[in-house]
Amino acid sequence: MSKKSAKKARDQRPPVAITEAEWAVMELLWESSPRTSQEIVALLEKERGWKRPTVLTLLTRLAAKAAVSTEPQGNRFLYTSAVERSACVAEETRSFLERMFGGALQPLVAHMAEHHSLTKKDIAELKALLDDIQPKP
Amino acid sequence: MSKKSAKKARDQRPPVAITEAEWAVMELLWESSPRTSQEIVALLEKERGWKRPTVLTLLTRLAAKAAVSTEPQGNRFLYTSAVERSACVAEETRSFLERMFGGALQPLVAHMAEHHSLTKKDIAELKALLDDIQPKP
DNA sequence: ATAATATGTTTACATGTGTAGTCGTTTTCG
DNA sequence: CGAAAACGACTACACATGTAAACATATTAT
Repeated sequence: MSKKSAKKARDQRPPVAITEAEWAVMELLWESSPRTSQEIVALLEKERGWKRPTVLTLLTRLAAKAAVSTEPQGNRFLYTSAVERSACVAEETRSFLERMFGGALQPLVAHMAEHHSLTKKDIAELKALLDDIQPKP
Repeated sequence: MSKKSAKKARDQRPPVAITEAEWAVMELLWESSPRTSQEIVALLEKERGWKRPTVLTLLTRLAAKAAVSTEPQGNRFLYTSAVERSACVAEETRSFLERMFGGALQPLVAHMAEHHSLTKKDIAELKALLDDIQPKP
């Protein structure tokens, strides 16, 4: 269950491309929004060693591509993710499968199987997973 | 957990990163090697509209990163793919799964299921596929 | 021998991306 | 009030990537 109704056009706008570095910022905003630049800077300085201007640049670029929205809060800004993580993951997945496997999942699984990238456990888990899926009606 | 024997070191050297444009060149060489630049230029001019220097630049860059090998043939070169397609696909796949899904396949399948990206037929095919796989011993 | 042709090399340039220094303000603390 | 701190904007720069013009040289056809 997901779209259909939603007259409010809650759809994410055209697939936003998030770069590697930007992804780190988005993860924080997906984890919790809104946040101040201060928080984000502090966290990324710790986990990636980035300087404040670096993080601010990323935030600016993300805002420019409307992946995050900014809201004035006094003299500063509150940053909020404006695209859903799952939508971004979906887009990355789509383009990856397209480029590598003609868009389908089966060839990827087949490839991994041939490369012995799947353990017996992986296979069992995948089967279980597939058994629980409700195909789109 | 995987290398072991293989004294012949048939391993592809450190994962070569093939860019989008370069991929088009590699596909041709994987399809058939060796080839002359002339052939490659002709084909890519047709299917991508690229000018000769563009294709030559790509060949040069690929040679620089040892993804293709060149062999003098008279005054010109014969170009041959020097990395296996499946190895490149494997690397792309690995890095993609890493970045998006923590390296595992299950979360990807789960994601696609949630996004209704899998039809009943897809699911059936995947199950069939998994049934035929021999897990790595 | 000359002119035309084919080849590879050099150089070039715009855009994207990762990273960060510096600036100009504003806010806050002493 | 004046100095320090916080904040966002602007500027910068190197490297990657897509794309190609120019160039030098070798080869071939006339």
